Amino acid sequence: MDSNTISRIQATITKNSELFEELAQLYKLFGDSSRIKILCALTQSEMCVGEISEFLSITQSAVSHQLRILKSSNLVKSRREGKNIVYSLTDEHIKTIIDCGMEHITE
Amino acid sequence: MDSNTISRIQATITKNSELFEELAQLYKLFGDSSRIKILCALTQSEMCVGEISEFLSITQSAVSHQLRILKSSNLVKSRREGKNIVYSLTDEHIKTIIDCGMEHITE
DNA sequence: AATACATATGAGCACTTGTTCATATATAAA
DNA sequence: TTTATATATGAACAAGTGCTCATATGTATT
Repeated sequence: MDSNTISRIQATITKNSELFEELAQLYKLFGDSSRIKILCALTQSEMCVGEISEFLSITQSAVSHQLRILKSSNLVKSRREGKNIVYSLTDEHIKTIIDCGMEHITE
Repeated sequence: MDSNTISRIQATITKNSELFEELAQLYKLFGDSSRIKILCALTQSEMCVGEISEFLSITQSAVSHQLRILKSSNLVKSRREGKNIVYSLTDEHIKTIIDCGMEHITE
């Protein structure tokens, strides 16, 4: 194995270290079944907290906590609509990422 | 918001629950900066443990532990070559997944 | 066979994470 | 202005994670 090749790869990885931190941080968000179910549901339609908490078997509180995480990471956004707060994806990328992983699973 | 739509989405999510568990499990593997650096390096070239542990600032032991996780999840495979054990990706999908996330980050 | 080298493994530990429970906040309805 | 409904938030806790250290295993070299 070429030692120069390794050095070059090493340099690239080291140089972009924070980029990988950020990337890991992003994937961490998809690495929880509750969150990914939420995200996947939101690819289909916007939805309020109550609706989400209905079909995940976790409490409203847990959903709220997860949504806060997703929101502070800019994966979802929210708006008030009467008594409800409606959540939706910020970005089409999110569906792409889910599909990409799905393809690996179901290959 | 259409209540039937929600029911349909709910049914889909509930029905494919283990699929989402599996998907979350997959993304969890990408959700650690050491592991994603390893994976990214391996998209460039196969590599032995010592080489990997050189450019990550973690011990050989830590690398070995991570590689075991990646191997048992079928993301990497290994073969012996003299004194070394050479690791490589099992699958082109892995690069695709990394690129997909990278695109989101660097948009 | 003895030694050196490369990798794997187990135990232990600090740290993080996801949940629940109790409660606060905010809007709607009466 | 009370009361009901929807969501958010903080504290606490069990479970999981990634690392290090010490050591075991396995191969090459002498």
